[in-house]
Amino acid sequence: MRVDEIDELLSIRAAELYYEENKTQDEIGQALRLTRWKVGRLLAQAKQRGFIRIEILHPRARRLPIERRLREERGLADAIVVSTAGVHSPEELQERTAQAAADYLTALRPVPRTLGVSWGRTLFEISQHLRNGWATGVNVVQINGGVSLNRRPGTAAATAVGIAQKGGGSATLLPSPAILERLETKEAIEADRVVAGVIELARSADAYLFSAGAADHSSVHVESGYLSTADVDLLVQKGAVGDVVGRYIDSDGNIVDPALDARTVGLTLDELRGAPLAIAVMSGSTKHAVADAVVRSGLCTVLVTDEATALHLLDG
Amino acid sequence: MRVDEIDELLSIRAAELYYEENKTQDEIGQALRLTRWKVGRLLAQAKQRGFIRIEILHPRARRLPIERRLREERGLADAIVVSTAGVHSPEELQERTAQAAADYLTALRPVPRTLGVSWGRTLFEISQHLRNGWATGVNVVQINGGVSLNRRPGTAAATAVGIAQKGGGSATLLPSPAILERLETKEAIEADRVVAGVIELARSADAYLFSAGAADHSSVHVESGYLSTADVDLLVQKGAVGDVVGRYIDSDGNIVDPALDARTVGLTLDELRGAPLAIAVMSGSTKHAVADAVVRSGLCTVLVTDEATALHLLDG
DNA sequence: GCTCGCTCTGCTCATATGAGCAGTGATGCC
DNA sequence: GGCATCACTGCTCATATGAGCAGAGCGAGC
Repeated sequence: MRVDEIDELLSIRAAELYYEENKTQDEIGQALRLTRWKVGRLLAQAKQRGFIRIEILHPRARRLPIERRLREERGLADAIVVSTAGVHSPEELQERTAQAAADYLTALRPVPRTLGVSWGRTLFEISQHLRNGWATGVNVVQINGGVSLNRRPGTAAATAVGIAQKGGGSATLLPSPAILERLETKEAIEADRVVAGVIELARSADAYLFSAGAADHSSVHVESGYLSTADVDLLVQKGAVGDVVGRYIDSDGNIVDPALDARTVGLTLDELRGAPLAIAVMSGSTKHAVADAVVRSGLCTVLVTDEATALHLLDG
Repeated sequence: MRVDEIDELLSIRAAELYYEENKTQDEIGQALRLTRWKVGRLLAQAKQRGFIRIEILHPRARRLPIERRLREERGLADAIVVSTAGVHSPEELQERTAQAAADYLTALRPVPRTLGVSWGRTLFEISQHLRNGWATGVNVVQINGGVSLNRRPGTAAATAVGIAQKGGGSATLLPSPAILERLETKEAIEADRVVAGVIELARSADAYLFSAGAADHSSVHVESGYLSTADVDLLVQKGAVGDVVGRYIDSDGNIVDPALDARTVGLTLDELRGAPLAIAVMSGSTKHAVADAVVRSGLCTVLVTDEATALHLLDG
């Protein structure tokens, strides 16, 4: 038995006594016939070699070292990473992430006077996790079109209104479909005084809060009837990994289909990229690819996500 | 938000900074605007409420608190429980347990002069994990019959011989089948001078080392041809949960089929129960029921097992 | 409205732990 | 064989942490 093998075993024995039996290093020293300094060094070694895993088991637990890596290695202004420890379903993950986003918004300083928001399942859940009085006097403005065409009408509006009401402010809705069938209609809608005014207000927002959708058949665009499953398949063929504020991007963050993009109402991606504070909230394995594109192409300054997605961004 | 809810969240934030960022309690106090004593109390609370999980990730890691519970709540003289953290296959679990048994034997004081052993997959693996010179002059004697009939001939012998050779001693084999077809044959064999002498030696052993088999078709008795799958099914119907030294017992540790037992060669269970040192080694979910019967009915004084089996014994 | 008792807070003091440092023994190199 | 090097050991000292305690704040009960 080699010496470092003996030391490895001793460090495990020491760790058992230290962490499971709450003995002092001195007591362990007596038990294993070592000096307390040797015990201290064995424990340090065990930690350093990764034999000791400390996990914080709580729905609200975050992974600060991963957040730091995201800031440092991906140049984000801030990152919130929720722990996946003990998560059993994608819904639970989504909820944790939405809760973390709500917490982040609530703690945000300075409080934004005008907050631009997108809509979708994630945004709706964030709105539900915000507490009454999370802010005082936050005005919310929709940054992309989204009057639902068929199913679940009004969730887009309910999201914006919910965030605004709980924040003691009012919501300004963008009264337009997400994607128009004809370019002329889209241009006409954008020329409309009310719509133009809302978009202008959206451009002036202090902060943006949005999610991204995966490019697959479960997309809200399919569910809402703006795109058919065939449309999505075509986009995927062209390299789409997902959409941000209704605009489909490839893995480099470039618009996949400029013609489709021209028929999409709302803030452009470059306007989003120019924002001083753009908070992207994405979780779940289906969003790994979009999340990567969003972060790489600088679409957000702040990322709220789960541990697995974060590690995907960092380690590929 | 209730006060204890705020405290819960604060304790999670504190735990993140303490365990993941290696901040001192004082630094955390400054960051969260708390006194360092409050931080200390929050951390203690987080531990106490079970939000902090510390795991030792190593094949040789043991679970000392569970071992203690087994000693105290099940009256065992000693218990060795290996961690299941990071185990991916039943084979790996079996290996860890065998390794632990080998370690236990090596560290055993006083060193037994005569060691009685059973045979089977577990025992064979233990023999392989023992190091040359694990003891000096240990004589090994088989405590139950087991000349394999068809497959893998000689593993029973190889086990005993291996343990003896590595321990600087010699092995005494029990030259008899495990189970005889007729009672008369069994009695004749036991009357044989050599066989009687081996059994007498087995009775005088200082310590016994044995495993138990589950009562299912994968049993070594089926594999070796002593029992048919139909025999096993019948035993299960009569309440058998497994076998110890070839003798099938129910969940209370009683012999299931006295007629079969009478045809089984080797130490009786009561002889085993009377031993001052009887080390049972069992691991894997298939052995939960037998392990329970063995421990409850006092067949062993020392138990070597895995975490999951141990928890099954303790919490049902 | 007052008092009793309880919990929680911020402290002092004792203890446990980590950083750094000089001596020691082993190892390899000439 | 002698010497330089280096990892490792056991220490001193500074710091971090936990135990225990007095006082403050708060609520229940009279």
